[in-house]
Amino acid sequence: MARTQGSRAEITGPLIRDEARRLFARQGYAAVSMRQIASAVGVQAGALYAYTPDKQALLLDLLESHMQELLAAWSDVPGDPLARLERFVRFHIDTSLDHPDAVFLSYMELRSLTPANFARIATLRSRYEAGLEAILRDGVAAGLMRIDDLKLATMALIAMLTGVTNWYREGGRLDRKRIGDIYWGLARGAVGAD
Amino acid sequence: MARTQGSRAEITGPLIRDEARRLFARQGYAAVSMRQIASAVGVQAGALYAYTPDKQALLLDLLESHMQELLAAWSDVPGDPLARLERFVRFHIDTSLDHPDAVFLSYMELRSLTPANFARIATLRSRYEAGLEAILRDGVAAGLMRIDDLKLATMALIAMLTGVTNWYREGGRLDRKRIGDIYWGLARGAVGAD
DNA sequence: GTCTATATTATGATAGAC
DNA sequence: GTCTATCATAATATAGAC
Repeated sequence: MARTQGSRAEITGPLIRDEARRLFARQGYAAVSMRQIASAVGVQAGALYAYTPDKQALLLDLLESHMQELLAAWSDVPGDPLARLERFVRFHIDTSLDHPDAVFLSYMELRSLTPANFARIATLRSRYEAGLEAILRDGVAAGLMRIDDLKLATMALIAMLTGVTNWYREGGRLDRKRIGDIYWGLARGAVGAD
Repeated sequence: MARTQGSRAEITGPLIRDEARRLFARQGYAAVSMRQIASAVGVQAGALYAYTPDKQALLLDLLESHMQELLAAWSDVPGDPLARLERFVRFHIDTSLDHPDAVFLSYMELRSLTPANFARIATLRSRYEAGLEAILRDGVAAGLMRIDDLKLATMALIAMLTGVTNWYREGGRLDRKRIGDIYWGLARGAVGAD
């Protein structure tokens, strides 16, 4: 690692984010040192501070940009609540398989944020969860779903779906389409839509 | 904090475990210092080493004893697979509400274990998960459940149920019985038993 | 069993040269 | 933009007194 001079600004910034995301996801924010990130990128530790004011800002940036992308990529559509739920489930699974580290981080490292930063991410997360809750509410109203408690069902579904990041490994037993099918089956049943 | 002399061996040991569990669950293993644990207990940092050889052993002890208690407390019974699943769901929820920090830790801090220690806990966890998987298998064989993939359904259910530790707060909107009812409804539906 | 004191190592972050 | 060098602080763990 660690070249000896030379500027590569265009690629170093993204690389820092990539390696930090990967390391934070594997070892946890607190267990990863700035030197470790720098080494993975191939620069010295001091160089990181040209891109981030401090370690906490780096974590916030990773979580916030992920949540923003998530919210930008997701758009509900009018129509059958069951079709909307299926779209949500497949979207969430696809996102989790495309960006496992980012999803895992956003789920696990909220506690490593300062209170102010936590509040920002929690707001974005609530907005995302509200999207699912709206679908469930409409499903119940239309008589297509049976749900005892909207809030709890929302969190249970999110936890179930996000759990895919705990075991999924590239090139495993199941392909992406199949995983989406299976989770859709579980989710559909959970909301009483069978 | 921090008395100045005096032996209280009978209570210090359990206190260390209690405070370590609480702090590890809130902040994460790597983010908690031995000094912080000592301060919460009311002793100096050096005193901790009369009870644990090092920090890693303290984490291992917490996770291993929790998993052992979990396995000791759970016992499947012969009979209707649906009734067995309901017992499992309520057992898991009750345990998660009784020992939220221990359950949370066992779910989140596996990555903070050394490889050898990780293997020990993973073995215990697999045994617990196998208990659920057996119920699902019998349910499918009896034609009482519809499940696409046994392994995946097992992990999805565990993730969903364990998620209760993410939001549950003592004295909240829902009482324990009600939470168990709601999760049982979700689980029953997820396995196609409606 | 607990304290005080300390050895050793690692950390986040900054300063100044190139 | 990156490096080297370093400051200041905090970490785990140990030694020896009581």
